[in-house]
This record gives sequence, structure tokens and C-alpha cells, in this order.
Amino acid sequence: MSSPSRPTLKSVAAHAGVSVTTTADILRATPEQLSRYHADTVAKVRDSAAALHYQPNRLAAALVSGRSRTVMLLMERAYEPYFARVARAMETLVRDAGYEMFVVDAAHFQTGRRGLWPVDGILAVEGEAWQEVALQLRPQVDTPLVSLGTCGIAGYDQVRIDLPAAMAAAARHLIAQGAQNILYLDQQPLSAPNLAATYLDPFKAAAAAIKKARRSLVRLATTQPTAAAAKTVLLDYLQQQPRPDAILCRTDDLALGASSALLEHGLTPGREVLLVGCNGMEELAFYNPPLSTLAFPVEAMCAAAWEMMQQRLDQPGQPPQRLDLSIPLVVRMSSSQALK
Amino acid sequence: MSSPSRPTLKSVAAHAGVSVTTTADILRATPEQLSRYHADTVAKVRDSAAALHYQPNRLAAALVSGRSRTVMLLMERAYEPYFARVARAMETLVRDAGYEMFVVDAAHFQTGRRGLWPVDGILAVEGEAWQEVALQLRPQVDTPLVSLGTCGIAGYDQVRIDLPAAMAAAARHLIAQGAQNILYLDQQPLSAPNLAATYLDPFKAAAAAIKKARRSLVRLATTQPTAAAAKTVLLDYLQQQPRPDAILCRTDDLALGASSALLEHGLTPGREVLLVGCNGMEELAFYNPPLSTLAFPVEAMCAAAWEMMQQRLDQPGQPPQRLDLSIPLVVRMSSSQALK
DNA sequence: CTGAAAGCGCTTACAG
DNA sequence: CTGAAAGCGCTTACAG
Repeated sequence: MSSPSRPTLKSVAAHAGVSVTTTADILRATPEQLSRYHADTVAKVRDSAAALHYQPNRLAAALVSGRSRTVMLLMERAYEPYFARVARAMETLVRDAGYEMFVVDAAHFQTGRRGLWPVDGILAVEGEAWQEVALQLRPQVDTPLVSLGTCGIAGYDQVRIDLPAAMAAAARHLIAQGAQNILYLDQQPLSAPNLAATYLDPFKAAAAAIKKARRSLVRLATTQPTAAAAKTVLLDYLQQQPRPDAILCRTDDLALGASSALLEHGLTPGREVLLVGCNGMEELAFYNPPLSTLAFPVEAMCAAAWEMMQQRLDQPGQPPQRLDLSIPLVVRMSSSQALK
Repeated sequence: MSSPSRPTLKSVAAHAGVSVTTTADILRATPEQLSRYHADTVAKVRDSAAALHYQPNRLAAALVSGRSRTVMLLMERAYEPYFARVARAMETLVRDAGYEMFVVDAAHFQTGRRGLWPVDGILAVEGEAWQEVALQLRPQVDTPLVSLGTCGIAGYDQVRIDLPAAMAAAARHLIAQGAQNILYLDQQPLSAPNLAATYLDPFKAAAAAIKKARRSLVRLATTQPTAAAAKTVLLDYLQQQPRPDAILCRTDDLALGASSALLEHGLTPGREVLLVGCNGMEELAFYNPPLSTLAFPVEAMCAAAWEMMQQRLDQPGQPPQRLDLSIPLVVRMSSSQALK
């Protein structure tokens, strides 16, 4: 122990000349609770803590209380733009409520020999592929779990956004704009077994709308969820097949790649080929041309999920809740004849 | 305690019929260390742990050992694209070394009544504005601190990327392409007192290069670090002032906004006005036109910083290290006459 | 090779 | 209003 060890409750108590219990109580007390103590005891304790630069050790507090005041945000690709946006929105809510938030990338996850940091609750984003992981990560079998996104985990609280309905609406929009031959561009699922809600259902919904209007549909998939992959795949397609007059993309990144491919092929999005993305990243408003997109209600989704989490932390026994949110389509030049 | 409590070392030991010490040792042991134990003891312990689904409690392990095997990644705007990219690169390195990583947004940071999660080390990105915070966040006064980015914290390990030199090179590139009147677009520092290395020095370096070549320079600043803010500010400027023939931006987000403003004003980036961004986000290759940018060596920077951190964790007494990395300019259509 | 005991820094009943 | 004591689930000397 050569390092200058930091002050503990014990040393603060000794310095103040009161017991450890009193010290701890006073340092944790809210203003109302504080009135129970003699003013000079409070002063002594506070001065002592300030003088020693005391900072409580969360490790010890969490160990003994069994509550970490920390939640985990579990996501499949935590650092991609859409997920980073979710993380930002969620962190604001969580912090304001006095909790900490750990972001865990499910792709990096593995239960190692060292075990996990216990958390009071798990917020799982797009958890379909990670249901197993999310359930496994819980420190207790009754640790609250709230899922948010296009899919949910049965038997737990869920905030769902209805991507199939939104994709159908986007398809109808393209049809209304005159599209005859529609290309649906999405990514091959990374590793997951059952991704119906995330990949298959949205496609099916768009396909149903397109079939109903008797337009043609082709599905094209990339191996990576990147603009680069989308560009490559689409350029290849354009060189070999008759060109579509509308492209509906599963993510904004794919839409950016598609836009670049079209331009390189001499086609302007919104003129020869309509183009719609999905996720609602703000950047799309500044592209050339600006791209239409399905604007995921990230803030509302996160607010609802955090509300559910707080309710469950307070009342663990409540039946699971479910909330469904719709996804509005933001129409820009890439898909509207009228905006030209 | 109505919740089904999870298994502890004690319960695993009881189940296996051996002591807690032996149980803990065997579960933590590497293959070599394992040979010290009787094979059947090992088997009993492992079977017992597996049967009970034992997961060690990191809280307790960290509390008693004084090592959390966790590092903090401290950033000013943790969820913006550039910082998210740093987080992704760093997490891969950290995980592979058997550590966990917490991302902490310095903007959200406040030493609350609850204290902080102790970490073994702090990786501070663009820490100039957050030197105080970073130093304050250390659980111990000797907690390792490594800074990375355009600035560093004196007296600690640093991986620096030389943005002033890169900005000067970018300015010379614009001049070589024929620019006479250059606009430098950056953001007002958010909240910070001294941000020389992050904001002032890069500008000064560009200004010196421009002055040396006897070209004119105007500096324009946004209040927000967003494409939207850049677009507004630049459109406003273009309506009132003679137009520049080159724009050098402090970030890629600003460059995207600038590109959109130029187009809306009837000017094409790379034709009437040259445009260069800064950060090296991959998306810029897919913009229309593709944007030139200073490609921050994120992977190399993170690898070097993590290497430094590991060395310091092993040998706390070493003198502080410093590594400087250069930032290459990636030239695309937005700033090259030759590429048209 | 295995085990009993002390202790990390807190919180939580329980006394006085 | 204040304090002594037990204990959270581990790791770490130290014995045997």
C-alpha cells in the first residue's frame, strides 16, 4: 500500500469525532432527513468530509446495499450512429434520475471468469438477437429488463416502434410518387438466428403493400451494415439489371451508400430513382440531395422505456407493460416529385 | 430478500464440499496454476460452479483487491460520431486485454453524493477542457491517466495527434489548388476556459500558412458543433459577404453543413468553392460531392494509448511518455481540381 | 494441497 | 439523536 490511500468513512468519522454510522447517515441525508441531527454534528461531519476530500466508495455501498444505482444499456452495435443517438438520449434521462449508465456492446459481451458488474436494471435496444444475452446478464433472475426498439422480449416491459407499419407506409409513399419497380435494400443479419422483427417483418410489410398495388419488388442484401457495402452491392446490381425507379433502405447508412451509387451511375436520387432511408439521422437533411427517411422517435422511445424502468424498480410486482410508437416518414427531395 | 439470491463462493464451496479459499483459487486459476490442485478437487469445484450457475460478484472482488480491471474512457461529447468511433476502437483493445471499459461523458459528469465507480485507469480524449475533471475523477492520486487527441495533460502519458500541422498542410493544399480567399469555419468552444490546442492552435497554424502565401483569411464560428448550425451561419455569411473560394472546417459535421449551404447558394463544393473537413469520418467519401478531410488516425492513436496504459499499470514508476502522430489529408472531389 | 480468519468500505438493523 | 456490531462476497496473507 504505497499509494496514498483515500479517505474512508472511518477516517472522516474519526476526524469529526463521531461514529461511522452517524457520519454515513449525515453524508447521505437529504435536507429533510438532516433536521434529525444536531446542527453542530452535521457541521462537524461535513467539514471533516470536505477537509479530507472524502468521496464515498460506490463499490462498497453497492455491495452491501445490493443496489448499484446503475443500469446497463445493452446494444448490438453500440457505437454506430443510430445506437449512439439512443445512448445519448438515454444517458440524459438516466443521469437526471440520479442513476449511472453503463453501455455494453452485446457483440463484445462474454461472461468471463471475472463476472459482471451488477446493475439494477437492463435496457436492451433491438434485443431480438440478444434476448439470451440480456437474460443471462441479469445479476438476479428478477432484475428488471426493459426492451426498446423494433422488437421486444416476451414477458418483460417493452417499448416498441412499429417498423413494419412504417415500412409499409414508406412503400405506399413511393408508389404514390409513381414508383413501379421498387428495390428493397437491407443487410444480412450479422450473426443472429431469429431476427424476424428487425429484418424480416419490415421487409414483409413493405412487400405486402407493394404487392397490393401490383408493383414489382426486388430484395438486395449487403454483408455489412455500411454505406460502402451498400454502394458496392448496388453498383454491381445496376450494371447487370434493369434499374429500379425507387429504393427503400433498411438503414440510413445503406441509403447514403445507395445515393452515392446512384450518382456514380449517373442517376439522381429523387429524379430518376426515388430513395428512402430508415432511422432518421439528422445528417440526411444535409445530403445532396436531402434524403427522405423514417424518423425513429428516439427521444420518446427512450423516455417511455426509462419511465417503465423506474416504475419497475419501484414496484417489481407489476404486470409487464407494453407501449407501441409509430415512426413518421420525413419526406425530402430524394423521394418527392413535388419538392423539386 | 424475497428475490432468489444468486450463488456465492460460499454456496459453491459448500456444494463442492471444499473450502471457500480453494473454490475461489480454482475458479480464478489459469491452466498452469490449476496443476497445483488435485484433479478431483478441481472437478468438484467446477461442477459445483456450473451446477449452481455461479458468476463471481465483481463488486466484492474489486472492493477487496483494490483493482477493478476496468478503465474509464472520458470524453467531452461521448456520443458524437467522432467520439463514438474512438470508443469503438478503444473498446476492442480494452476487451481483448481482459478489461472492461466505462464510457463517461464529461459533460454529464458531476461528483455526486454517491461517489464514483473506481477504475484502474482513465483514458481522456480531447481532455484539454476536462483536465480538472479527469484529475478529480481519479480514485487515487496515482491512478494512471493517459490522454489522447489534439491535446494532453502535462505530467501524464499522452498520445498526441498534431492537428496544427495538419491544418497548415490542409491550408497549403487549398492554396496549391488556387484558393485566394479562405474561410475557416469552427465552433465556439462549448464551455471551456482554455482550449488552445483544440481550437486556437489549429486555426493559428492554418492562418500562418495562409499569411505566408499572402492569401486572405476569414474566421467564422458556429455556436453549436452541428451541420445545421454550420449551414445557418454560412448561408448568412454568403448572403452578406463576398464569397470565399475555399472553406476549411474544424470538423466533418461542420463541413457537411457547409456543403449543404454552398449547394443551396448555387455553389458546388470543389467547383466554385473548395471544401475540406476534419476528423476523417468514412461517410464523407459518399457525400455528393465526396468531401476531403483530415483523417485522424483513430486506430493507431487508441492502440498507442492503450499500450501506454498497460505499461503504466504494470510499472507505475515509469516517467511519463509522449507519442506524436500525424494526420494525413485525404483529398477528394471537394478540394481537387484534378479529380473533376 | 487445503483451510480458517481477517478485512476491503460501506449499510442496516438494533440498542441506548 | 447517536453508536456498536454484524455482514455484503469476495481476496489475501498465513497456517497446517
